[in-house]
Amino acid sequence: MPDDKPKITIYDVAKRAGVAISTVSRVLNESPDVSSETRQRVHIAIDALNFRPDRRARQLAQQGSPTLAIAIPTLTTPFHNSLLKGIRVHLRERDLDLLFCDLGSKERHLALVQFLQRGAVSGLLLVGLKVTDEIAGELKSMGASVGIIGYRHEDFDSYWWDDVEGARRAVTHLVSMGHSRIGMIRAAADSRTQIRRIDGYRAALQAGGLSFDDHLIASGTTEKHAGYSEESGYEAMGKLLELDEPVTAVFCTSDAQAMGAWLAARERDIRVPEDLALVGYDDVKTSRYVGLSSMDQAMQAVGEQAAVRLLARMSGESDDPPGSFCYTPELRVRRSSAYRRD
Amino acid sequence: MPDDKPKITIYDVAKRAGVAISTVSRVLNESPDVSSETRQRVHIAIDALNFRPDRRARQLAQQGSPTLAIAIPTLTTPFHNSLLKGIRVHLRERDLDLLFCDLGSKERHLALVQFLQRGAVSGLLLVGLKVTDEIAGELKSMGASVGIIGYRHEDFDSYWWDDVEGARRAVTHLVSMGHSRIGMIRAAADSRTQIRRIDGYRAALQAGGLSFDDHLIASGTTEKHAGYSEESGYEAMGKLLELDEPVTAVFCTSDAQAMGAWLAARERDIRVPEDLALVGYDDVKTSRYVGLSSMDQAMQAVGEQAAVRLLARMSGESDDPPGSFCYTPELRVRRSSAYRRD
DNA sequence: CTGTTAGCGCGTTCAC
DNA sequence: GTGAACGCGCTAACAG
Repeated sequence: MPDDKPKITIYDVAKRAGVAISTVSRVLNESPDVSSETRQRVHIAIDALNFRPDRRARQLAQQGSPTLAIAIPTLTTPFHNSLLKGIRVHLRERDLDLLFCDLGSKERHLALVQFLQRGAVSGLLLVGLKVTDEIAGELKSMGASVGIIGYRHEDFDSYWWDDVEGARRAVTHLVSMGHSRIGMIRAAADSRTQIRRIDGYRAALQAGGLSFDDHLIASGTTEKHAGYSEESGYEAMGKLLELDEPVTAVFCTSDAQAMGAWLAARERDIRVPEDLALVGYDDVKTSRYVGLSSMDQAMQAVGEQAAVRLLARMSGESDDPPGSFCYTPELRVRRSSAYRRD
Repeated sequence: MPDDKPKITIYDVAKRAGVAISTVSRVLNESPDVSSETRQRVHIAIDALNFRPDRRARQLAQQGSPTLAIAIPTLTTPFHNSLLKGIRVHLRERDLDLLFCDLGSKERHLALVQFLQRGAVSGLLLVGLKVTDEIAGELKSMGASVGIIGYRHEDFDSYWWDDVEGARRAVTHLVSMGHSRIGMIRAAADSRTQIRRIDGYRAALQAGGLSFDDHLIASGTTEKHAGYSEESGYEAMGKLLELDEPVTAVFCTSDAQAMGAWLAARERDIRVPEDLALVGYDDVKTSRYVGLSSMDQAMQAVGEQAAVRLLARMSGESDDPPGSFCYTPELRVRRSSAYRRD
């Protein structure tokens, strides 16, 4: 089934057009040093033979291999969609290829190393991976330009979020509303992100003169979306509402959790936001609760920025020292009816 | 910043290990025809020089290029995540690369052709793209194996969903519950999928002796997620509830729409499912309504199956005639409390 | 077992 | 303006 087609090359085109391969090459690369007449002939031959230059041979020949790779863990959050979207825009303009590096859910470091060992990529976008010294070394040893998303590292361009500050802003808002029993719904896993959000939560409480209480932090048990799912929020909220002294406000570490929490509250005839203040994270969908600004949009912007910078480095246009770009989630308070625009 | 590092090749390794390049190549390809002693030396040299074989040169030399590409439109539905997840599993096992082909939101056909023109990919997974004769021709003209997801085509392996039947099952259920005013929430765009779901809706109504009424079909105006968003469902439900004779049951073409519809109903103090029966599509999250089985899970399964078949074709292991694989959404009725497992 | 050599498909100096 | 020859980094027959 495969390889029954005698791959056509520039030689075939050259022969058919009655020129040399170099001429064909020039036409392909839009060199001005070709008479428009010959150019015509070549184009005709190309169309007739349905010739397509081989991307690999091409990249091999022209030293600067414009191959960009993106490494993403299997843990697929919805944000990756937006991220990809942002990146792809700039790739299309430059006829660049995007190679996918699959970091499994476990043993990601190993997977990455294996991928890198498989050969030259001139640019790499690392998403949501802790960059250990080992990884950093490997990264530098290959000649590629690197961009890191969702983690901070001195030696590479990195794009990250100030989760401490984001959480602090959210909880501070709840404090300023006069709440004194402020709970938090977290994901079960102890990710850096998670810990930082807890730090922000704690900081805001203390700044407001409230004491930090472990019992007010709850999480669900489902592993879907790494604990950031609606189900998880629902389950966690149930726990917070069964406390002797129930919470009156809750900071959730994802928008989906907030949705689940809202459901759990409604099932108990607790009204949101009248009886219960809810703050979501990542996205602001409705007026059901106060939310932190859309990470979704932010991700797309990050993708674009990262792509642009990486491309500049790859092409040698830029030689800036590694930059650190931080996005701090903004607090957005909605009081209008559901889905109404600002 | 780039190219200050004199790319090390097998020649360097060979020299350092005191062997010929072919020997290095053999070690790289795990050929048994190498004495373990030389193998050692080569490995040491490789490590010392931190040598990485160039994937492109490699692919160029070995005729069969193990490069798989996936073409996905920018229109990012959440399902693509699951799809990718399913595909990636099998790629990792075989050390295969996944190339991204970015089909913009518009002019996708052109984008695809341009991508294919850029050179050899031995396998292509086409997602959510209408395969015109032009495309089909282009696809065949290149030697690659092809898999089509979300569209049906005679000449290629295709994986699709029976949306007519899915919708029919959903609405039939509502009919059997005794409802006579059954509305439908659709996406605004006239996609094939959308039309089929409407067909199923209509078929079920007629089979139940109910008349089809245009006014009972509503959609939102937001373009987010191509009209399948929560916002869209919310907006559409508002319209259905403002009818002179409001609906008592609604079939939604996405789970998110159903969620939005549910919110709209609750805002008007209409209880679900007591006063209003709601059927979602694609995913079954909660007991808020009856739902059709998870497309999310299905997508992952489809991804796996498509990958396996494609890989078999690529490697020449399989030469089956093109297959057509259909997934029919199942109706799942949930009566238990939110998030309880079956 | 290991070294030599000829390509893979294309870009790129050079002479013509 | 155009053509021949060499090289990119590696694999795959061949010899030895």
